Amino acid sequence: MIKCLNCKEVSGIVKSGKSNGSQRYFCKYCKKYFTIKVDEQKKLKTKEGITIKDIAQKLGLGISTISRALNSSDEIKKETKKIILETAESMGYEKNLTAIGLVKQQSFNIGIIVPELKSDFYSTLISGANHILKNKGYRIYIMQSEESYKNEIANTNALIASRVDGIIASTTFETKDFSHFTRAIQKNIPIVFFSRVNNELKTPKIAVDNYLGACMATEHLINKGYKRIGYLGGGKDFNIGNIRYQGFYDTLRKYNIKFQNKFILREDYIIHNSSQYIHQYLMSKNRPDGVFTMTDTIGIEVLKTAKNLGIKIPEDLGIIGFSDHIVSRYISPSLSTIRQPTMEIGMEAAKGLINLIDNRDDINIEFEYTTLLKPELVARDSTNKL
Amino acid sequence: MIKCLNCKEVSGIVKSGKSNGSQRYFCKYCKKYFTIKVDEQKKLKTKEGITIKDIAQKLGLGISTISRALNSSDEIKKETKKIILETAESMGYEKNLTAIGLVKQQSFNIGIIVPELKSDFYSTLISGANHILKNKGYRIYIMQSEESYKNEIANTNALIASRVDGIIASTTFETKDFSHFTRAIQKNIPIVFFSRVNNELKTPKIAVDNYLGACMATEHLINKGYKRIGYLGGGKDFNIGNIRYQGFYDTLRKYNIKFQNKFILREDYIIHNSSQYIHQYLMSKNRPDGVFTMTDTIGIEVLKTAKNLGIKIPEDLGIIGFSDHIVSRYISPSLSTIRQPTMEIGMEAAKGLINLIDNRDDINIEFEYTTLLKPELVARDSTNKL
DNA sequence: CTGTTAGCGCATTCAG
DNA sequence: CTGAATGCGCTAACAG
Repeated sequence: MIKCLNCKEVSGIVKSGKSNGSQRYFCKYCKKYFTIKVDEQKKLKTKEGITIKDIAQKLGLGISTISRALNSSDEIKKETKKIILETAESMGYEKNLTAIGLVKQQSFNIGIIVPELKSDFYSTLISGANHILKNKGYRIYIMQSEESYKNEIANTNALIASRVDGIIASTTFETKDFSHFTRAIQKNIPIVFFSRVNNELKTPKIAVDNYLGACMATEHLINKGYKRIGYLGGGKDFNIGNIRYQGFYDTLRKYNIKFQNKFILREDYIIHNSSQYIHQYLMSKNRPDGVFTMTDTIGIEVLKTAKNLGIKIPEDLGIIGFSDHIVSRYISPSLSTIRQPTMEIGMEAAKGLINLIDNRDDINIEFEYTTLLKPELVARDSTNKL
Repeated sequence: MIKCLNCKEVSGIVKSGKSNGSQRYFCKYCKKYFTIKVDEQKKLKTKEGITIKDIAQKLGLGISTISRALNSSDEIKKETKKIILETAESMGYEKNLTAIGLVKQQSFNIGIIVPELKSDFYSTLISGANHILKNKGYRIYIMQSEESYKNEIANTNALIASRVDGIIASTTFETKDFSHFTRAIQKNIPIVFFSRVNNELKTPKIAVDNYLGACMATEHLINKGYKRIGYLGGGKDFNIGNIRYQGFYDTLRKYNIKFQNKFILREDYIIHNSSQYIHQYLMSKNRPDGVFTMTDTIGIEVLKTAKNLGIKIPEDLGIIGFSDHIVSRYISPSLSTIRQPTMEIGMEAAKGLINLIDNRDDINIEFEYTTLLKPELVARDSTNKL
């Protein structure tokens, strides 16, 4: 590789025209030009792997026969196929997805958009999807929206430009307009939503049963003896939040627990810069003795703030979140939560997407469904009152 | 899309031959066949976006002129170029990387192999690399080895088969044989190692200055007044571990602290199933009053075990790790650690790889270097003795 | 069953 | 400066 002859730097070198028989380079670091003779650069173009043509020549067959053998259609003699497969193997043949993609108008790439990578939750979701997709010959582009609507649009556009065969996505909390996804669908790129789903688009959606999970969480607080129960979550534009809130609300009713509006905080700012608001919430004279938070992240924030204020957990305040964030089990006291069947959600989403891709052309069959998977209660110290 | 006519299932439907004018399907769930008329499946083949041919036709030019304009070579009239670029824009042209890839024998895909995704550390590393790579038009396949040597090999092979243009990798703690990477290099796929580097392969390596970091960690323990200082880490085959241990050892010497062999635990099992060994280590009559652990993960394990044994942290035992794991700041007491300039490492690795790719053919210029970036001490409660 | 041919969308000689 | 022709590796009609 090229090192700058002056400062030895390697990563800021750019080609800068040719002079007779030599290649000129420019180093961005020391701002100097230098020259290397072209004839010293014996090109070694490693052979790009062998092709079906090579196999055909070796066996004295036509390339289409090789193609057929490799794609195991039934229109080929068994013996011929066997021979071809064996020699292909022995020659170390590997199919060129780029070439196949050009012919088939496919890229064999799937895009996955998640809010973040660093959580157990999303990385497991991806693992689940990957497990199914790789077996079907698809590769994955992972994109992070970082909970930003703008990034989500950019990611989606990048995936469209890359001509992915399909998209699996969890939207950000900010996403209220879905036209970027519509654009993908119009380009015949199918989409499946997982975990954070919506009612806007007619696509498959795979998620945990958020309603049931919220009911379980609320019920858990009630069972543990908490009486003045509150809820903290994002604003009312967010579908998942609404569903979880509904489960919370209905469960309170079911158990004849007094519903108090002042214990409810449903605002978008709770998701991002919540600390001052949570502080305020917990400082009020008449505060709840137990809260269900829309997410573990919010729950962790509440837990930290409460600790700072000297509020005893779980005695004076019980907290239960949703999603089992990686930090929840390590924080002190550990945070109770609702765990989702993450791996399964990922796998189901991938299966749904593959089905969409395989039947891309069967247009006049309507296609929209939602799969809800069962959540699981994880009781930890933050609600361990009794 | 296709729904089973019997059970309404959608994700287990496979095509099963054609009968005259109809497509037969088989549902894996209810094990039944059903048929849908082909002529009801008006194929809608959304036009795969417009091509340079379309632009050429519209403008009455040759396709090669369009190609030139798009690739901004200098062999084209400025005005022509301007017109072409504008109409391309207005027509919504997007270049087809699959086709370009076939011609140029490139995939515009880069593979990144990391031990895990769910940590702050690796996801930030990836973000850094992504930032550089996307600006250069590359997309990324992310692979997780999950700290398994076997997976690492499988990942590498998958990337080779996918004909990526380059690989950025952090090896597992188990990796002692690097022949899978050698295979990639032989296929002319350049590799850059980041974070967990090795001395086996002649490639660029980007990492934090592990020696310096270990010195800083050890020095911190000494400054905090710990006297009987120990080390826990993986076995002696692992390069990073050796370097960190060396820093630890040298610092002890430098400060004339008594080095005690019984305080040292350098075994591979510490990385995976360490709990019983750590338990044993902490139970010994004469145990250290301060430890530097090779990673935060080990440090967290020590911290948990010590707490269970009733050992007071930081009074009776100080602990400092390495890497600033996401959990470290949340665990109680919070874990002191050495933070790495993660984003930068990722960016440098990407720059190095791009340089390798761009100069792939300049073979007789040797290319091997190591870039070491400065670490940062993060003092938290687990060493806050004074 | 098998071989021949024609592209998929684009970059790149080679002639103007 | 610009256009026509070639081919990257492979699949899919189309003929045998």
